[in-house]
Amino acid sequence: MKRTHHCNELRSAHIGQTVTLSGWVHSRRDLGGLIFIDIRDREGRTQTVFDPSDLPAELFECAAALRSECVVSVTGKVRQRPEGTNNVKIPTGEIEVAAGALEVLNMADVLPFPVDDPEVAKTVNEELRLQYRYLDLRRPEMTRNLRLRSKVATATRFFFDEQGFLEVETPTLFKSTPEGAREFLVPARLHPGKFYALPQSPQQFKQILMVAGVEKYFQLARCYRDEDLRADRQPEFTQIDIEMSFIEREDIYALIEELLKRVWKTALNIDIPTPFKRLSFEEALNRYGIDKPDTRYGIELVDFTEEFRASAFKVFSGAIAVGGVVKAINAKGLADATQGQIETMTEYAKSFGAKGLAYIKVEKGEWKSPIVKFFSSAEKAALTEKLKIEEGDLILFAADQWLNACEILGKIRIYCADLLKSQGKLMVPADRFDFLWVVDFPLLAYDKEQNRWFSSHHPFTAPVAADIPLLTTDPKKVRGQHYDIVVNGVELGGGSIRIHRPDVQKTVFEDVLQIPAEMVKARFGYMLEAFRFGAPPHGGIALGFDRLIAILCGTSSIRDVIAFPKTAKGTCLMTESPAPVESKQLRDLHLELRVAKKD
RNA sequence: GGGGGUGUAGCUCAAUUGGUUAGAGCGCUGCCCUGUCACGGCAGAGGUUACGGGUUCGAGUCCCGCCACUCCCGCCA
Repeated sequence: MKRTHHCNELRSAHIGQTVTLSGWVHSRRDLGGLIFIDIRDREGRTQTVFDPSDLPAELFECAAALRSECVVSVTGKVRQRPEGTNNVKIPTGEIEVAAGALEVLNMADVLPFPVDDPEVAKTVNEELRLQYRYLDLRRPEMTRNLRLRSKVATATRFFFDEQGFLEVETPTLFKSTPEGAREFLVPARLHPGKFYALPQSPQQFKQILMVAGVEKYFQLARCYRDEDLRADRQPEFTQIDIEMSFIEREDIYALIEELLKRVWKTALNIDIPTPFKRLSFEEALNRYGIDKPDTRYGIELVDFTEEFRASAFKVFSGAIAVGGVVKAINAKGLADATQGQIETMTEYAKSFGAKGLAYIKVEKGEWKSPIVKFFSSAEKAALTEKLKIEEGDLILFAADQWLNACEILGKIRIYCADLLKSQGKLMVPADRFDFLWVVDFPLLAYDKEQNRWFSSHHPFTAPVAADIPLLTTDPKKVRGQHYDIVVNGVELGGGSIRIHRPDVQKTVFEDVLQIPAEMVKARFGYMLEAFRFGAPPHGGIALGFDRLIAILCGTSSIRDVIAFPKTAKGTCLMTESPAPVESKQLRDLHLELRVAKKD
């Protein structure tokens, strides 16, 4: 070993020992006759001192020539710092190493951006950080994220091992099942014209593992989706994938609550209370306008459909007359919103399909609004009572079909909350975590363009048993045994009890989803066949591991918790992937390109 | 595919209404400095204002195009 201790290890107890530290030159303070060099490694940093009075001249010269991020090994004696020169900011601040020998393991060029100053480093352009990711990852903040990720992965594996689960690896060379997300395809050299597909999740394999009698399966599984990226979506990502046999929904809730309890304790030393709250899909939409509500603040949606059914304000009564609803939120303390901010909100609402955004500002005891003149005194009284209107409030309305009205106001609710937070009028403690289960999702949703039903989760989700007869008669009413786990407005994961009877699965594929029988056979035939040979009732869930770590690290972008993430356009700035290939490679794969060459 | 934001020195940012030689801090280079830890002092180098057009006597600034990064919508069974 080129070191005897790491750089966060030496304390006054080590005084007098001869030690060797290895690491990077974190900072260098050359006082002319005396040089201080802080050596940094993964664990921390330690001050070394080069004193010309007890060093050969060439060694001192060598120390003077060092620059930031050179890699060195320093050997010397640990000693107490002189009175009054301790550094209370670092754990090794009581001692220093009086250098007796210096080995320069590698020099470093001048860096494209500083890694030693956290204040500057966190404002550095992400483009540059991604291009020089290895430098970015040297920053203690990033090292901490990697460390926490590893720790949580280990805790997860321990937990599932204790609970009797087997970690089973499933193929990443799978076949295309174009029902869901767009897939990455892999040409099969040995089978001209055929392709593998990278799995968007191990869904089918984990269900087959249940048929195989594994009973309790988990995997930290890499998944791939060729869709557009977001701050919380990467083309390749990791999920904690789980499947169990002979269980019901309650068993999954209890298991995941225990897992998250363990994870929060391990990562943050926080005890989270269980069981988690539960909210039906309908209630989530009604109260928060979204199926993954952030319940750390109020601003809940309130329904005024009955109050405005016969209103003189035709925008509201008209919407209700065609089967719609009127809903409102009270953004407390936002009456001082500028006309520009109201305009921004209106444009925002319109971008989600709203026709407009009615509002009332409550200022100086007056309701300032272009629409309030149409309201009867009874309507005003109802608003005041149900929205608890006070001085300084901003009331915002949506009138539309139920789902639209809820979703528009749900987006505006989040916008208002962000605005209030930025103004310091709404405080959300960083260590608050609101977990909840969202349940009772509709099994199916209707695609107007394609004129057919599609699975709101996936086609393997079991209907609530009592609703099975409705599958062919009234699909809209069928509830699915699906559940989502949500924390602070982030969808952390979702799962379901699966269909385990081949006849029900066949009905869903062919009669409900209208997939032709021969296509079902080609895509899912092996699954239906497997289910004929004794499939246990089973169900599972998958948690987004990257999102989980991002929440624990307090960052909104999963790029911060992935060592080598892709940009929003799916490229890697460090390796410059994706990249063109040689024509021989294409020939081997029986492929011919038809794109115009672009450079 | 669509909408918003950003792009000026190695980094972070300025630059009045379109007007002199595009500035500052940090970093970098040289010199000085024996108790610093954001070391300090003196001096210096460093710019195709992302890129390509256009308008103008004159463009970092206005217009058109284009590229990259980013946020959002669509998309993510």
